[in-house]
Amino acid sequence: MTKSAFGPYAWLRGDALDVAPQLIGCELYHHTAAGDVGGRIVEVEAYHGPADAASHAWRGPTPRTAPMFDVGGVIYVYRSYGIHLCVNIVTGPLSDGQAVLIRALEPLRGLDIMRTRRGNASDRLLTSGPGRVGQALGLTLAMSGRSLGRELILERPSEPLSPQLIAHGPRIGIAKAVDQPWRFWLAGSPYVSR
DNA sequence: GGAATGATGTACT
DNA sequence: GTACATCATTCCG
Repeated sequence: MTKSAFGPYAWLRGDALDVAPQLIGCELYHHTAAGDVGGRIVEVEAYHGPADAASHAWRGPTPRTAPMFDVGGVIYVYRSYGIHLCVNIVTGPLSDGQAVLIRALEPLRGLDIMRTRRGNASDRLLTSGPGRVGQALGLTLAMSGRSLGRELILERPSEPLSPQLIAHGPRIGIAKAVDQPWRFWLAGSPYVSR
């Protein structure tokens, strides 16, 4: 009985570059009375604090990005291009603005709900991209700043994924720091974006 | 107060 | 491959 005083999400309190690959294979759900909606994380991107020019945390905390400077295990939701909602998991051990963007899931639970929200898109396109994930899970801006374990839950696989299954490369959709190989995905998964 | 700017997705040529 | 929807946030004056 050596349960951490920080709860089941204490392992998130590390460097985003270290935590990001460990999130591949975990399952993320929006937990509702109607059931869980979500699936297995197959693609993420690390955002590495104020030193990362592509990060929302680059210029320090603002009202929007304050959750990024909270402790690991907190959720950061933002609106992208005025249309989409995207979800990050804050990871920093130092509350220094580190987070991991969830870019794609493999749909596992609540498929019917996700299909309805996504306009009956094919399973392949349900959650293949950060905006699609946000729409399928029914994210809201109100979730930003809250901790995992309530409406959003994260489940770790019983067995860690073999490192050989985790690929990495440059991030997508950003203008700065594009050279950093801080995107991680499950090799061969058809649900990875692009 | 006003203007520029996206960690995107979809439709169309 | 290119066009464009759409709005919260941020920065500047």
